[in-house]
Amino acid sequence: MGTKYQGTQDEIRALDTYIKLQRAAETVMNRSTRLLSDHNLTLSQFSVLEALYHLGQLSQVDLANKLLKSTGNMTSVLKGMEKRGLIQRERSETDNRYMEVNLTDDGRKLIAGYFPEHVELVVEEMSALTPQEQEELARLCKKLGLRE
Amino acid sequence: MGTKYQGTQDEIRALDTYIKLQRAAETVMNRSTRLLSDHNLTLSQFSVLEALYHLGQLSQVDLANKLLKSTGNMTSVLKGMEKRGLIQRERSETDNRYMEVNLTDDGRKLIAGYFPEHVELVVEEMSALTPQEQEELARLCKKLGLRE
DNA sequence: TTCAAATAGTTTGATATAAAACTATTAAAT
DNA sequence: ATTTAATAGTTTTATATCAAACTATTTGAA
Repeated sequence: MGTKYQGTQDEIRALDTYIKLQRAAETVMNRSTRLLSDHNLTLSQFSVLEALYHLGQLSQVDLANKLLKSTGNMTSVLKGMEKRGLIQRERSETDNRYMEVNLTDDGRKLIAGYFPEHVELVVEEMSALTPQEQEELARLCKKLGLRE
Repeated sequence: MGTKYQGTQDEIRALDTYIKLQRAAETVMNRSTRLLSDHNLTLSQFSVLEALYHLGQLSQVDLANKLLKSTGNMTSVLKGMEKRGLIQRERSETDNRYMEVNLTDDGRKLIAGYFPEHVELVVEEMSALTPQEQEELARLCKKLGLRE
């Protein structure tokens, strides 16, 4: 106590916005993924399934970049998913460094069944904002993320 | 392919905003915490230090709620921090269920030294937006998170 | 062409994290 | 007052995650 940080107005505003951004993202994420376990899916697994579902075949490095994770993490997550039969991996024929990752039929069926439920939860969360507010939020987030 | 999700306008807007929110929060978080390892701090440890620094003594449950983590996780993180001498824990005298968590002198020194650097990084990240945009983003995030 | 640099992926070791089962303590209800 | 609920914390088990060191492969430059 007594040691509280004395910030300028710029600093106070930035910190306040930063905290609310992180908090909102985390809260909305927690709420919108609360039913994943009903499908025996972790968030990481869902993210991989969704990426492959919408983008088609990807390499492990593609997935790591897309999901902002390390390649070591992808190796680990994909190993579990392959064991469970949700995805399959094979070496690229044109460049032996690459592993091509694809959905299996089971994986595709799982994500196709779950995705509408996911959308419903996201819509429910976002309904706290008007359509115009949602668009403004999207614009501000995009501007923030693009920053160089 | 050909299996792409066909959404209504409401769904498409909500999903787009949701994705940009998550992406922006994650990107800004990754950028603003990139120097933590220079101080031998993990993100969890920093969050605990910061909470205690600004709020004073807290119980483990208080910390878990504040940081949106499980109590089991707090036990684990605090155990490491206590071992390293950044915090100390003792049973409450009025209610034996509670563990009261406090910064040690070392812990206080560490967070007091790092916090200004943290602020600087956050200000740098947020400078992608004008002050007015930051305030609008904060407002929208608050409204989103409050949602019941 | 050959060797150095870059790239893709794996492994290891450490921390983080949640869920669930558990112990201990306190509060509440009858 | 006694039993039941709720609460705080720990432990266990499983997955996630990164950084760093590593192997294998490809690219690029001298």
